[in-house]
Amino acid sequence: MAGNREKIIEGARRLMNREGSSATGTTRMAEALEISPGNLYYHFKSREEIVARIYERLEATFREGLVAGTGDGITPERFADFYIVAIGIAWDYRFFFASQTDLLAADDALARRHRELQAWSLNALEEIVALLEKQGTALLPKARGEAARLRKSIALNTWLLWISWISFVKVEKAESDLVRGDMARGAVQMFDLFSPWLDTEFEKAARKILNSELERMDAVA
Amino acid sequence: MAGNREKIIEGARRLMNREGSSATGTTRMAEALEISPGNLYYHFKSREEIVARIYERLEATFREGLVAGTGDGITPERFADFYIVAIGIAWDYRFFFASQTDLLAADDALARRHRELQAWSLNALEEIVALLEKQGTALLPKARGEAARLRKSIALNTWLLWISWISFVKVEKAESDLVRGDMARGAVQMFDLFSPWLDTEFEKAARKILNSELERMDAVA
DNA sequence: GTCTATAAGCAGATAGAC
DNA sequence: GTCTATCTGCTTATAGAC
Repeated sequence: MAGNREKIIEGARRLMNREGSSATGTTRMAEALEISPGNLYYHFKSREEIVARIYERLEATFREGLVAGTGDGITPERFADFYIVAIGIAWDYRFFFASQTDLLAADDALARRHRELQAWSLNALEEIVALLEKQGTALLPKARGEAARLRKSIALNTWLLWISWISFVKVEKAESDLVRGDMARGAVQMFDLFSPWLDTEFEKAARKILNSELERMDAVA
Repeated sequence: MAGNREKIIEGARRLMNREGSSATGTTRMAEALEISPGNLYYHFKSREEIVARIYERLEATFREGLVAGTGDGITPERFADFYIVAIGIAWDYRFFFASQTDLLAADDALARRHRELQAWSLNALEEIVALLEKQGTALLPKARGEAARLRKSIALNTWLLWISWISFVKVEKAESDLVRGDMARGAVQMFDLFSPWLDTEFEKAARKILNSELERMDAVA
């Protein structure tokens, strides 16, 4: 009853992560999954649709990770978790970040969808900064308009680091294979972007949690 | 005597910028240049080679722009010029930044080459920061090891912003066409990354020059 | 629900005429 | 130096058997 649908989505994601989106045709997917190309097209009307279904998971995980559990204010644990979630997604869907432009150019609906996610995310990140200010754990310069400008800048830079980290590491490690641990520096780099404005105690606590989480992840993967 | 060689390199760059690398096959190149596919293969042994020749220009322009004219110290003019050069390249070779990973995955020699450029560039950027410190126009926190860490961080963030800006703007402007003016915000975003550590007078002067240069560029293009 | 077989199209690249 | 014509190999996707 379940059929191969789930297996295909998950297998395609894995394969594209390993070999890159453009190197992963429907034939190779079917081959790697040990099913026939025909079977693949029974479950999905096109390759595009497979990518779209994978993207939906990326999007859902990301939105959830950015929104959940900030109602009672942001603890150092919660703050560190933002970065953990972010780099987890960048790793789990690295094929997408590596081929963003081509994937979006090939599918208008996907492009619109990602455009909305980007806009939404920049807002959400700004709100997180604002929330940290409100609860006194972040202090931005109060000069006229400066705080608002800086909030936007932190949000945008965090986003840009997030989307580019995979490309950067792939260049750096051209010959050897990427491992999950390569993401850790990216998380720290994103964290560092914000840390100058954080309350010292809060910053210390959050960094400690982030570092131990990253080590834990590395040990598992 | 000159033949079509130059015309092909320049035409391929233009076409790939407009339609994206993966959408620009050798057939389409020949068509757009109004020459035959055969002629194209007389001048270049493969599509890869065309891309490699284009990349060489990107690389040369970039290295030159990052190194030239710092012997007598860095003036606000020279400092602003770094960003002008950087975004000029990001614009002129935007096809490369948009499809980096796929292009490098398809050509090992190119991947190695770009890997060296990335490493070299991070060093060069660090040196620029150090130079600004030495001449007293940048002030980084002196706490043990902090300055070195921050120099590296500024260099890396600047690089990451540079390589990701095009992807970001392409998502934002999904339906309409990109224009050169879309790059201006990227330059400012990169500049902002460094500005908190700059001497106030120097920062003001450099920002003013940067802004007027960006306006000038926009008016021309 | 899964298979085999294959169509249709486009890519990169080459041979050989002019 | 440039052309026409063409080959090979790949891709996405479909038709129809089981």
